[in-house]
Amino acid sequence: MAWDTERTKRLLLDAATAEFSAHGLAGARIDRIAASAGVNKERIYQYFGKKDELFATVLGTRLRAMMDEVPMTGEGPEAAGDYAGRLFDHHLADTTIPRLVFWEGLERGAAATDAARVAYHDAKVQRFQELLPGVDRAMAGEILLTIVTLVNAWPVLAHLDGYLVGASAGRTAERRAFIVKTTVAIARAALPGG
Amino acid sequence: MAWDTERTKRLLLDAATAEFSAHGLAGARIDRIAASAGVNKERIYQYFGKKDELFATVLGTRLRAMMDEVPMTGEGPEAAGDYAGRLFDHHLADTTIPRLVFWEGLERGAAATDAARVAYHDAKVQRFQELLPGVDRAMAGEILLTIVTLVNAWPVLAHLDGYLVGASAGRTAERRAFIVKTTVAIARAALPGG
DNA sequence: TTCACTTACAACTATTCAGTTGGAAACATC
DNA sequence: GATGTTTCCAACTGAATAGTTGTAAGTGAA
Repeated sequence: MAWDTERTKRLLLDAATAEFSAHGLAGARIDRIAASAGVNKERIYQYFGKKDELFATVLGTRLRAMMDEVPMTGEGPEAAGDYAGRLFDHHLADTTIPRLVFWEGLERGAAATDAARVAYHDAKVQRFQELLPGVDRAMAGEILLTIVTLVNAWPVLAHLDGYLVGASAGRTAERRAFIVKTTVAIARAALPGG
Repeated sequence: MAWDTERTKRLLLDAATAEFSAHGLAGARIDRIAASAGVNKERIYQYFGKKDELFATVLGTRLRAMMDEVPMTGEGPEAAGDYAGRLFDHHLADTTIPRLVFWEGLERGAAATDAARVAYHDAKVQRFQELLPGVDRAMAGEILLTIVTLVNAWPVLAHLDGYLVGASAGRTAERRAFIVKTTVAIARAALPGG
């Protein structure tokens, strides 16, 4: 039998991503990750180190992967709204990132200042600022944080939505439209002379 | 020695609140709750049942308490903004509720349809609707969800804020002002003829 | 005082879980 | 094909950890 180290690593990382997304750091089970990947758990310790190191690897890998999946295009408030909508769609189709982001906030608190992470978010804010000419960096970050908060929280707070608005056909599309509309309004108000 | 059942229950509930807020359901330790309360852990099972039942009790108790602590007063978009601001202040001073709400969303998913809980949120939406005459229930819920999302996510996603906007003196006040302003704008736009 | 009930705790059980070890099979290189 | 290295797993270890039990002591009512 031929060894395929990369495949083994990928299997483990994928399984770990699913496990951490579902249960967080404390709730995740190393045995479950290994079983789900069909690989002996000893491999995890060889390739990724301890549990929390694996968690950090998972989060970093995922965020870096998302970088290109939802690009910012166009210009003006409508472009900002369009970006919010596409981000909403992405996080709805795959709730991994929203869940990991909130797990991180809750379990790890102020995340370690990872250089790659800082650069990633910085580039994102800069690009967003280009979307809204005349808006300063702080306000661009403020608006972006608002968008990110709303679209990431949606899959996580589905139960609250059920309580406050109630389940209905097309509820998701409704929420999406509201977030897009709100984003456009916020962006417009932030523009010079808005 | 005279038994003081209520005091014992309160000690346990307070300790459990702190523990669950800090570590969530999976991360919380029954032994730690008992030790922190200075009470034998067997009492927990007698008074509150299993771990997840205790969690539900903690969350319900806290939410009900908050109802009175941050009342909705006045009328119109400014009143909505004022409510958002006071909610922000409350959750900033005590991050218990934001954390518990997100723990619930992540760990328990769609929460059990607790009758008291349904009634609580229903009353909240109804009261909010009175704040904005002419706005229907669905839109009132939509706006309320947006407010609740933004003010609850703030203490949990502090690390993201650091990445996107950056730490600075008065950053918190800045974010608060932005959320209040946004809330007023959203509420105004939702009013008939807005 | 007696009896039924409640409060409380120390000690226990049975299980789960992160992390390790020893060794076997596959591979690479000379 | 001999030698050293890498991949892999079954089985193990030791530490928690949720939940229980046995018992003693306090309470209240007859």
